[in-house]
Amino acid sequence: MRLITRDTDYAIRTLCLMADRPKKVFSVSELTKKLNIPRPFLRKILQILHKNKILEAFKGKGGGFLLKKSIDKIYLLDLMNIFQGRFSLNRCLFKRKPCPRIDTCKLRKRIKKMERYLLDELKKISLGSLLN
Amino acid sequence: MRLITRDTDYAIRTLCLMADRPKKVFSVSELTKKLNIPRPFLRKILQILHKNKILEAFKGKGGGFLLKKSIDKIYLLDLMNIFQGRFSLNRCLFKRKPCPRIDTCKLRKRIKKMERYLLDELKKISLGSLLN
DNA sequence: TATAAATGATACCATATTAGTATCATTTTG
DNA sequence: CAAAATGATACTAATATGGTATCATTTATA
Repeated sequence: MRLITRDTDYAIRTLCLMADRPKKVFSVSELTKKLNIPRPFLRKILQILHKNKILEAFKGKGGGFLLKKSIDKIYLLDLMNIFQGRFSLNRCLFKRKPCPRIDTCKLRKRIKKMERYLLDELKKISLGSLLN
Repeated sequence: MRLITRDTDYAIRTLCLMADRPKKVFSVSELTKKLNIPRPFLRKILQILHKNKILEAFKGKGGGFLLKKSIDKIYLLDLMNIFQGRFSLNRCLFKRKPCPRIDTCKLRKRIKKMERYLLDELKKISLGSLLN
């Protein structure tokens, strides 16, 4: 099972790198070189981060992306929500009819409990806290 | 994110139903009717449960499957391991080179911690405990 | 002993998700 | 006006999941 998908992972790395020089405008070209992430994929990711107000974007020659939000206020869960959709451990498995014999609620409750734990943990993890 | 896939889910339901009459030999035909699971898919699942010694199988006319293991000794994690592979939250994301700036271990450690929690919880959930 | 009803084994197909590409439009600087 | 950047968006590829199909083998029983 994958907690974090590739795009989320790339986003983390990129933001951490940008946090190194918080006032600098980075072009995709520069980032793709430093991070070794396929250029058009990274571009898409950056555009999404821009739409979600984590980055500022500057068009035109000499343009690029600038960290808008403090890295200490960006949480892993935010990025997961952006790239992976709202976090949940069920994802429609129990929208279908439950097994006639199982007290579905029992399994569901237990899964919900785990979900709550994970959410709490994920909320706590800021990107800032991942840096040295 | 999906903690439990369809085949695991079907296996749970099937085993719970079979636990109702622990000495009875169930044919695929009967189970598929009662559970509303696509017949060939259920068949595959039952064969896998047989290979994993959770069910006994009887070939030939009048044959079918019999619960071999006590439902109280079958754990959710067992089924997940059988149908979904060894449980892990990483799944090779960190086999690739880590981001130069992130202290990967920090993120990894946190994920490992969550993984351990989930494993502990999943180990505790026996199918028996899901029944009324 | 032939037949029907069952599982064993295994290869195949369909769908959904994830990962990544391509392209054209627009903006900005020089 | 040209070059270098992002915006928007549609497309393709790879992988994982969900499900089928088929032929071989076994067994009960008429």
